[in-house]
Amino acid sequence: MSRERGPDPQPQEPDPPSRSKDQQSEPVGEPRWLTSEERAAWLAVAGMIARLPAALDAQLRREAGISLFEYMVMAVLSEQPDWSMQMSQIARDASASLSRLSHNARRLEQQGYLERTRCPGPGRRTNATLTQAGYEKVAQAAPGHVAAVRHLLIDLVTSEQLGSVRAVAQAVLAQIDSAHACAGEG
Amino acid sequence: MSRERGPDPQPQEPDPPSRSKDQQSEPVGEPRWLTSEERAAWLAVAGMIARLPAALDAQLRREAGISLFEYMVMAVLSEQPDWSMQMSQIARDASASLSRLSHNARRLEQQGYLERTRCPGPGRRTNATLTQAGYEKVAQAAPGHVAAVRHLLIDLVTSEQLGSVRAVAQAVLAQIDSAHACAGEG
DNA sequence: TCCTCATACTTGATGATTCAACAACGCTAC
DNA sequence: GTAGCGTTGTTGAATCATCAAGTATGAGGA
Repeated sequence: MSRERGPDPQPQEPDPPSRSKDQQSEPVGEPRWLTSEERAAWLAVAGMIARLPAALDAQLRREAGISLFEYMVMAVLSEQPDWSMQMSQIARDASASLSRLSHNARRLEQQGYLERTRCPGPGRRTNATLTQAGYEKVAQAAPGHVAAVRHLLIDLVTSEQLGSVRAVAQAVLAQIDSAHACAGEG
Repeated sequence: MSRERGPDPQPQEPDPPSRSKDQQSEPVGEPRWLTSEERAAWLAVAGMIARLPAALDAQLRREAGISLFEYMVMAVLSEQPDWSMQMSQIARDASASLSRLSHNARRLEQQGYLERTRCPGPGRRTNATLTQAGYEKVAQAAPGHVAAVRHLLIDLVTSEQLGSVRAVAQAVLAQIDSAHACAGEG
């Protein structure tokens, strides 16, 4: 996830694969490589987005026997007053595809943590509902998970830093959403 | 990746799964749930670490036909003076397991982007070396990738914010490393 | 009525990651 | 030398995610 500078000085190949600007179909002249500050920041973020999910996933598997994604799904449901939510809404809340959620829901159903029921309303809606066992599972896993989130992120930084990180993360999410919307238009 | 508050007010089950503090083997009394500020920050970060890698991966697959991880591996190599590096070092730089790297290296080798050679030195070392085709592949993919990194992160934030994010990410990485080290000790 | 489109969800195949086991090598001790 | 041990790297099986295709349902026309 690095390589944000230009092509490196060629080691043994005297002929760098330089591409003529005029042959580009896209309007890239010389790309704007990252400055050393930007590069350092990006390397740190890249490391974080690669390793933080893995660390949280490992903690949950170790201490509760569920994956981070399973936890997220059940946690979202546990916060609803009726422990119940529409599949596509869960997918949005958990930042996942409907397909991934569906496969996971099947496994959670087999484990007795979840039930799916077709909604009587309009459209082809399905609600996922946490069972009592499912609720107990999240409730049991929650303290350890929150402790891990504190230990690996929250308790490491000042509230100012946390505010900055929040603003940045929200900007990133908004940009990803708008990029999706643009792709859908074209 | 939410549920950082305490157990929710019980909906239809009158009996919350409250756990007696004294039966805990670990020294957790009532866990320190997240404040609303912390919770909002964590939700944003959780969304970012879930969706930013996917967005960058999608861009590279679309425009260069390689995965984000393959790009990272080749990018790390391309920055070495001899396009060459020891497997375990690549794994560290790319924040990945040696197993994952090994499988990916085999595929890259089959595609002609990489070569692996046993080192003559001490230990059972293997060096991965970028081929000319591999170098050209990263060089061709780099501008689009950097543009995506700019578009989805760097260009969205002030340099102060970027500095904060860098500090936070580095703290997170250090903490994950130290947690690993502790686990190794016990 | 029937056709098409759009949304919501599921499923099976394909490909990638993980996990545990193993192989290769050097080091140290006896 | 040879028996353990730590490091490094590979491999096969199981697990999981993604992708494309399919099902189910309602809306909007012709």
